[in-house]
Amino acid sequence: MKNEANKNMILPDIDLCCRKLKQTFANLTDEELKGLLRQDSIRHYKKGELIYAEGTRIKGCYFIYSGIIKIYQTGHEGKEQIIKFDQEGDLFGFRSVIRHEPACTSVETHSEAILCYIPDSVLLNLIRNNSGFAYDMMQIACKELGDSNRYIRDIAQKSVKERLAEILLLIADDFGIEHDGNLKLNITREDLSNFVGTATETVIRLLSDYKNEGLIEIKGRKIKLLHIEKLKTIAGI
Amino acid sequence: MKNEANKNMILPDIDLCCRKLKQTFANLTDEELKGLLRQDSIRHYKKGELIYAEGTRIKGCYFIYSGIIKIYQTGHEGKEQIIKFDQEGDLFGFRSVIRHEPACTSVETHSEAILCYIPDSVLLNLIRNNSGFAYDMMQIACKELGDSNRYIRDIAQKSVKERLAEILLLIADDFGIEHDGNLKLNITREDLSNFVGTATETVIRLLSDYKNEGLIEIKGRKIKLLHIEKLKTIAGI
DNA sequence: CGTCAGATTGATCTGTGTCAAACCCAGTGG
DNA sequence: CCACTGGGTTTGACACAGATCAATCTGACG
Repeated sequence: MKNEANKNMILPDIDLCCRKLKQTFANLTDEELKGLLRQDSIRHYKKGELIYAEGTRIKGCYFIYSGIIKIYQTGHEGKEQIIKFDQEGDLFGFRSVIRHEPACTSVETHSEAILCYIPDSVLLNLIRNNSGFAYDMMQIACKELGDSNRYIRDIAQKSVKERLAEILLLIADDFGIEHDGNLKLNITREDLSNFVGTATETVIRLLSDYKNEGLIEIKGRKIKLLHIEKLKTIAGI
Repeated sequence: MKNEANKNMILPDIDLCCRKLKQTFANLTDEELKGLLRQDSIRHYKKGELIYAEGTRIKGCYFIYSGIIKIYQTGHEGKEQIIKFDQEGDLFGFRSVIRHEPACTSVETHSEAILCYIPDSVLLNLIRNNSGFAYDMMQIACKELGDSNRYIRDIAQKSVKERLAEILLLIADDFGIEHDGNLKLNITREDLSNFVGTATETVIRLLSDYKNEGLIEIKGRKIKLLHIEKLKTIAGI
């Protein structure tokens, strides 16, 4: 934990960021990529920092150089609904920029993170002047759209037990697993319940059910999926 | 009903379609708009016709010249989850085209409708070559993204009673009300429940609750909202 | 050690789903 | 003109998933 923190404290230079950006925006030249970045817009964030809050106006979006961020909405009596986790290589906040609307979600770091800030003018200019970039952005937006639609159906129709299985699989997919088989994403029961859209106690009970059925293994926050196939069946995939 | 049907049977010519398209894509010249359309891609659909089904590959998207269409996903034991209704001036199906993926939703006409088919090559070309169009498309995609996020939070956290109120208000907003005050959108209890994401019987009971509380008036499928403010309070808006 | 956030377990309570039966009404055909 | 049909609607009875509340436990960290 300690040395990881240190590693992240060292901010990458623009060239390094460009290299990562290039993986996300294959259609841009090195020149154009550099146009997106400035050294002083690269910044380190501590774990749990709020990047921006729902309802505020943001004047730019963020590219994740490293770390994991949590995107959520606050509903009903302050309970948060997690929409998704984003990681290295992902871009977030562009929706509000493009729509010229206040943010419809809050974002905070879920781990330490290094983010590159991209001002609205720069983003919008590039969309207007570079059709390849506009195309890449369309891809990103449309991918999110598909994910959202699926999410809506699932949350509306599946039981909590099914959804939890699905989310565990999704986490395994998106963030991978350690050498020892545990999910890489370190997440509290509360966050997990906010992601699934249920009560914390319910998640705990269901995880324990899974454990008893031999589907997963739990040691504290470490979760190992033992029987992917059966989990998929439960999730209805 | 009769003459309305007749009116719709007469297909509009390209110029008429262009005029409607122009309201949706303000950034295109008349030339470019015409490039999107061909007379033989304008077609009339009967009420309840399937445009395309989830999982199939579609080679183009659709612009709604007139009528209302229903976008839904089939989950769990065939129960459908309605994602949204689209109407005159809306574009649908572009997600799959842009992502080069099979459709993630099914679409069918909810009323008689006239749709203009826009082949993938035409759409993609325009995105690549016309930054104004790409910008308009980004706007559309990002608007849908915001709607989806809100929907996810609501469906996950609000009670059915709250959601039903919200959806009634949304329907009033999107489709308007008749002179006599009834919602313009004619919808069965079943569709309404699939939209809210609940059982038909539950919707019926809740509507009847609202009626008893003096919030709405019902005569068969005609629903009149009597007390918008109170409904908003219930919906939590 | 003491503290505190997070995890767990148990005991209720209740909103909704499910099943079954009846009803309403418009359209069809004899 | 009336019986018949079938889709949509309504009502009632009942069961259960999951929320809520309360109490206890755990483990990391100062």
